[in-house]
Amino acid sequence: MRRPDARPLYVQVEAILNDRIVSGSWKSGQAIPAEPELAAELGVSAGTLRRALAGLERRHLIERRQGRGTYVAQQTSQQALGQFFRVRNLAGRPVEPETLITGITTGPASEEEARRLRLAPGEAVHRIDRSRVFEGEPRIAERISLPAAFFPNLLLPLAPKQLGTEIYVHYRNAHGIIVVQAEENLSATAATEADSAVLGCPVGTPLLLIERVTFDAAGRPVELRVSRLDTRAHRYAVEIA
Amino acid sequence: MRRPDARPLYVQVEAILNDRIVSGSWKSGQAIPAEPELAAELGVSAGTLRRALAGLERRHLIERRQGRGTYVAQQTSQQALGQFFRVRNLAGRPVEPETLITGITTGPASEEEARRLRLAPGEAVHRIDRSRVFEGEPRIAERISLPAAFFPNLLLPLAPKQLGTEIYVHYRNAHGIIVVQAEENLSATAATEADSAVLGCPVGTPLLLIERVTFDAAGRPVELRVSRLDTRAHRYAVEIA
DNA sequence: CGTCTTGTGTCTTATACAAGACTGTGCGAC
DNA sequence: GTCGCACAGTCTTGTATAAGACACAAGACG
Repeated sequence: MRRPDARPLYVQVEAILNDRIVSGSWKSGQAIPAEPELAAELGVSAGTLRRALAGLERRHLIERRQGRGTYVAQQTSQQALGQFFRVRNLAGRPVEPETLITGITTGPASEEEARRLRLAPGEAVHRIDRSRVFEGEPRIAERISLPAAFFPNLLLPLAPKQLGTEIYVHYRNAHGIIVVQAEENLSATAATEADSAVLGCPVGTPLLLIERVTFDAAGRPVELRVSRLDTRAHRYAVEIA
Repeated sequence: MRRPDARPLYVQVEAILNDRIVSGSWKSGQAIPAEPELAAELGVSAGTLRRALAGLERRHLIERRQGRGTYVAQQTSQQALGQFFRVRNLAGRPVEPETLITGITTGPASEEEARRLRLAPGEAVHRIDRSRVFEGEPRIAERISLPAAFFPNLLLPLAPKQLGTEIYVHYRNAHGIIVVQAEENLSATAATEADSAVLGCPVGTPLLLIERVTFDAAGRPVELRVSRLDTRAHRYAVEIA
């Protein structure tokens, strides 16, 4: 007979540890047990455990510091920005966005929202409309759609204050949702009147349209974000390795 | 006194093996010595060697096949496409582009070409103008600029035949240049008359402008490519992990 | 304020076995 | 005799274990 679980041991261990983080039994920022101790608890060798930890580190779920210990990653605004925010100025430097919330609503999912977020048609979603301001100029108009089931009524009361900064930090701290991956589809589109009003560009200006679906550590889609970027003074940077 | 080379041993080994591939002493597609043999030759343990090999595999410089051996990666058209070509149709599926060469010239580098390719002002570059055709429709107009120093007069005689397919394969086979990394800057722009003629879209149609600089395994910029993508039926897909 | 000790992650080595891939042998069918 | 197939042997990479030296961080101690 074969092993009950054919996956390599280090993969299984990684899944176990991933679960501990996702389920919240290891909390954000907390130190996890030392390697020898953890290896003993799980009944695997130190090497196997280290291989599993390397996987978690690659996905930014933990941070390892030689001499100090290993910690469940604390999603800071800085990190979330570096990890997910790809807008640069013309000199190639990252920009520090400010945020202006322009509206928050809740309603049934549109066809596209349901499809991208894998929801049943008509399921409730929260929508946040906001603009992002770089160096004093509004450059992005975006709408964020969230499955209401994942973000129960908590959302609305907080409003602009928490949602102004990088929103993923808020997801994590308030809802225990750990964002680890995103898929984006880019295209070009012409500025509508609404875009023009928000971004201060002429109607018809070519904009970079970014459609992002974000996934949590359990692989569930947790956010649909449609951004319209005015590229007259900024670029979207991609590294291909 | 410290170690002469403070980098970890596995990093040093990876650099050595990287050099063997870049310098051509291990040729594309060739099998490299078996792990125990190579480890002995380099005077390191099997574990250390394996860690170095893992790094090379991650950068697609080698391919390892259990039971068969480890081979210097052969850049096939398929691979190059999967690795560097991010255009998808509206269903999210990769497209198979055909290519139409519209012009090949050589001349002194423009200011931008010199800056992006790290050339002295006025150094010679080859330029290839071509369009890429998806499902019968031309969707990309692009210009590829290559430092003439890296691609000596070989280039012109070959012309459309070899340059039609994925060009990176040609780089590798004919010039020994191994492409491993690229940086892209994306923005939106309006179709010019020239774009309109090539792509068959109205002047002013928003296009996705892709400015790519490609680097070889030694870290040198070897290509500047400016592509203009008609996004009416296609998207540029990015995965963020 | 420097030094020591302790606890942590990092690197390197060594060994064993598992699993995939190829080769050749030998047996049986025809 | 020759073809075809099963199977053992052997070479390869992949997985897992164990042990020790090392480097870094923090706190205790003098």
